[in-house]
Amino acid sequence: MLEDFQKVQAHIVEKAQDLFARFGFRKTTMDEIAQAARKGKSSIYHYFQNKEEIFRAVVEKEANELKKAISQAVARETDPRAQLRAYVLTRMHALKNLANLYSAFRDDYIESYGFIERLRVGYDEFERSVISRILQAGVERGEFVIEDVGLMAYVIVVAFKGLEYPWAVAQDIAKIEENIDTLLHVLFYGLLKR
Amino acid sequence: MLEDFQKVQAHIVEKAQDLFARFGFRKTTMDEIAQAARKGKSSIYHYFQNKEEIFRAVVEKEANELKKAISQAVARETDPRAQLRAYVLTRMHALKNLANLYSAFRDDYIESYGFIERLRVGYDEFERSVISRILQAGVERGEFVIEDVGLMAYVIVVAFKGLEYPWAVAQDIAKIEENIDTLLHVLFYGLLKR
DNA sequence: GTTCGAACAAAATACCAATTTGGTCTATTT
DNA sequence: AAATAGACCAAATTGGTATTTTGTTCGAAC
Repeated sequence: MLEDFQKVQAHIVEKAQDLFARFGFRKTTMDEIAQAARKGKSSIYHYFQNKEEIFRAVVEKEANELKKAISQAVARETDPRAQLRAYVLTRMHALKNLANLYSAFRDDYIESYGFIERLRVGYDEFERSVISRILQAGVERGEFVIEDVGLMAYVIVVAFKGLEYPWAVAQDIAKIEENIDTLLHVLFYGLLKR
Repeated sequence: MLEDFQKVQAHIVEKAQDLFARFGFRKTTMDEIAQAARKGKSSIYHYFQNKEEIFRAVVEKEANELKKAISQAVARETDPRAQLRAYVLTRMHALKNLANLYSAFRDDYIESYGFIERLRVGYDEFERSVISRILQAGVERGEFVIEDVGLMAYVIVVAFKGLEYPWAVAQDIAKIEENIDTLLHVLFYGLLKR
């Protein structure tokens, strides 16, 4: 029964997700994954081709969860400014809980897996399209003034992505949100007197 | 003669700077430094206490060069907007030529040296004070509207610092400057219609 | 279709001898 | 006195080897 096959796969992915998050990709052994999933080690190979494919499934799962969280948070707002804020905050909060995705995008060793680059490119495109849509909506509502929406979206994505690491290690959530709001304020209003 | 002592020190630092930049701190040996400086290895210890102190001198030299370059570029402008632009561009160009400072701030191994953290803290303060002064001047000229100059300076420094790495590996200078100008534009004017 | 256990090659780890490196010290030279 | 050279040393690194672990395969069993 095909459904059962996918259920077992999902179960293995779930267990592997915890282990990878805790020990990292390299330090987690197939034996540990098998035991956590209550299977024999070689049974795992019935469901996944190799260790890398399991990691791929885990990372794709997390990427989809992040995309979903962002899409839902943005859809919950109608004002483009509130949408931008929702994007930044949701992204920041969610990434803290998606350890494997975060490490996949930062770890030089894991980066050597070809699918990570493809995943990253796809994910970057997703973010740019989210921001582009928000910016475009702002322009159409006559609220934003932007010459090149695509370029602006790219720059904003890069700028916020660049802040991930300082925020990832920071402990003070209130301080981070204060920084975010300061940055969003200058993003909306600029420095120049109106 | 004290002046000669410092001249030899400076000469050693100069040679070490090239070697460290080329081979990295760990891979560069004291023998190589001595040979490049045309001294015996043990003579080097007459001028510097150990390898770390040489590296410290190299990194401090580079930090001072960067500070000088930024200060001069900013002083060459009077308009706060032009000053901000000068800061960003100068910083970006200069860092590419200061390999040791760049690696000192990024390399986990080197980071374990206590003086690097002190140097970084001192350098961060320098940058924040440069930006604060520029912002404050803009406020006093009635051009900028900022509630908390210190906080804004902090956020701007962090935001631009976060973009270092993508720019450090990028090849296309024109593209980078386009991104910088787009970001500066939104920094000055904001997204909202005026 | 699913699982298990044995087997295997590659990778990782542990161990050890040899070499290199950073640093010290004394005697010599300038 | 300042600067240098060379011998020396402990710690670190390197390279080689033996051992163990790991990811994977395969055929048999359920």
